[in-house]
Amino acid sequence: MGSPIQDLGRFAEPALLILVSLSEGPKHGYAIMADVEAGTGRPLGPGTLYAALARLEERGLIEALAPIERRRPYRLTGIGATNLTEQLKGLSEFAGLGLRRLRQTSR
Amino acid sequence: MGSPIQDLGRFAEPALLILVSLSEGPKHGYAIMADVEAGTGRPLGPGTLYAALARLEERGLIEALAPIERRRPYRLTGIGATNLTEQLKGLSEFAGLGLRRLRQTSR
DNA sequence: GCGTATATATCGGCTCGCGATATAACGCCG
DNA sequence: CGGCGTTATATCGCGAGCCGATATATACGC
Repeated sequence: MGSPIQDLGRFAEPALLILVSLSEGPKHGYAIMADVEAGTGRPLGPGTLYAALARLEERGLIEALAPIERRRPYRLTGIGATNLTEQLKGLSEFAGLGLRRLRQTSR
Repeated sequence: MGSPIQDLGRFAEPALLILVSLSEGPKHGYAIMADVEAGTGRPLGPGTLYAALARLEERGLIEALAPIERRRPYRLTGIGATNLTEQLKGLSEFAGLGLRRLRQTSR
């Protein structure tokens, strides 16, 4: 994914990690697991992963593609992509706000 | 806080909302509640709020100040500020990555 | 054939979110 | 001064979700 990010507590929703991983293109569960762990340093166990995938599919944010061999790939739906975009815009804005405040307060 | 952000599901940790609210300066619970709701559009009920405050204090990310009247204000600790800074940097990076991917995939 | 990596599925406990409810003090208008 | 809306904190209980552990099975290299 990107450059590894330090883990300090539990401040990032698994569902969001999965959606961003899928924003790169369709992937199956195991690949998402590896991708997220490589990118964020946060291990995403199968319990968390497959439960979250089921929920995301149920809610129409992702959809299953035809299985290839043992792999069950998923991709973002239109709704999922739109939703994710809004979320990330908000998150980015929010993070920027926090960082500005932290800089200001410490000075 | 900032300009309101749309709610689409549940993609933002209450603890993070609280910490960012406190990054502006010390605040008591009710003020945090109002601040977060005004800034993000996400209502933060007392159940969520006070439980999260207790956890954050227990973990040393925030500390209680002397009560003023009925108000029990909190502020970020040094550890809390450092931690929050790292989280927000990571989050910002992460959001940027996702947005770049979304732009690329849709084109 | 044996170990390791790939791949998915499921269960159980524990944390946490969150709405509802309770309590009480304060400010203000009539 | 009596009542009402706002400010302010506390607590309970249900349900959702996380997450480690465990199970199962295939593929590949040695």
